[in-house]
Amino acid sequence: MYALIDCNNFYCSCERVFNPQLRGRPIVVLSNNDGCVIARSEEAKQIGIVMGTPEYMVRDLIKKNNVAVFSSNYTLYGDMSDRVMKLMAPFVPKMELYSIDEAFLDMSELAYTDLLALGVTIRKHITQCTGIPVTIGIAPTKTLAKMANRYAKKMRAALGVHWLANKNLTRQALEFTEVNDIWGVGKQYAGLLNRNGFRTAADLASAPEDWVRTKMSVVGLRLLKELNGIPCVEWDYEPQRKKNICTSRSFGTKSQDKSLLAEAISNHASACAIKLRKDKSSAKKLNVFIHTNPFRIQDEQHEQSIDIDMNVPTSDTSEIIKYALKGLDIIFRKNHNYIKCGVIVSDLVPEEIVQKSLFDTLNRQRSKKVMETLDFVNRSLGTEIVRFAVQGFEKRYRLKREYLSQRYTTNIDEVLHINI
DNA sequence: TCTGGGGTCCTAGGACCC
DNA sequence: TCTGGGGTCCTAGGACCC
Repeated sequence: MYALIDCNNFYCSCERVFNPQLRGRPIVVLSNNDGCVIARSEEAKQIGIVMGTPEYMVRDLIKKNNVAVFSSNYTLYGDMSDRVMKLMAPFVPKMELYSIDEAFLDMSELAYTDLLALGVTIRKHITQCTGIPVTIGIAPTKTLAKMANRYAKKMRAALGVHWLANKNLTRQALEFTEVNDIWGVGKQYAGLLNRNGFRTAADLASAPEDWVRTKMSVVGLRLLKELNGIPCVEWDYEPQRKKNICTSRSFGTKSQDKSLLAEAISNHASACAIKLRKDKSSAKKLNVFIHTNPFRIQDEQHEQSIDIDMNVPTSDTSEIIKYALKGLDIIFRKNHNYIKCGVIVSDLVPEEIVQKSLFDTLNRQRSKKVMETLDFVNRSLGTEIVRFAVQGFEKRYRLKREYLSQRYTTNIDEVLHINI
């Protein structure tokens, strides 16, 4: 048996922990640039704020209902996530961190016979220690555990735990779940399934295998088996080394200025290099992309990306910036209103096995020392103070973050003050 | 006026090799 | 007249996830 634990409305719950006055009040958290709604409290869901909606489209709704609005504060959410994950770890021999607010727990080797009771205990422990409410679904496969979790939210909200302990309970959950709510079924597959008369997960679970194989490839086949209680989704007990690393942002406002794009690209390249070094990886390939705002149909559109081979795998900031700017030079076009750009590094290899190239122009030993020093200084200052000239200092393309909360748990200047 | 960011996996088709 | 077949590797694009 496997459990899926996820934090309810995680980002909103994080905000609420440090601001108890928000209890009972609708809360939304916005994406970067304060663009879209990416998290909603129960109250916000109830008044009809839809996930992913642009903020300006729900502005009236927000005003009318006195909704508390926050810019996303990933420093805070990341730290709260660490705390929650560390609290559940001792209950099981093995677990997998699936996302910032979710984890799979392997309960197959536990001596407990009453997993429901165990779930209740874990849930209470986490809520008590962090103030973050969680929901737990327990079932024979990951897909069914996801489904059990969703069932718990909808039908067992007070208990917050649901265990598909037998065939009847599993049947009931399968019939309760519509195909578009199955983990692994997106818009396209949901459309396909509906057109062919499959309405619930129970319908899909009894679909003919070869039909599923033909229409939904091995992905669908795995899904079918998972719904029937046969585990097919791999487990990652150890976090895997990343295969791609991407840093990208929209600008606060559109721009035709190449120097501004160059500054942004330099910063994204630098961010990629920092992430690479943190992962102890080096990248061989780099991709730079820029595009105009597709929602502005009155503007002439330009969207382009370019792959660059970096000769010797690297995580050196200045080298990656250099290649990225070369890419920008090639794809940039004058007189276009650019809104977003980014850098992706791929073909990652562990840093210790970087091959020496005959034509290498960089002193790798020296570079490594420089980067270590740079990381050390920036880490101890808690922000990227030491940087390259092209990165600029005042980030001119900076995002909008009007409703940012404090970094309550990670910055001493921003801890919660209590007046007694 | 204002529409996020960061990932993974799979497949089909082309290039290339013997 | 009749012009192979099988394998691997790579990439672009699609689908999905949070």
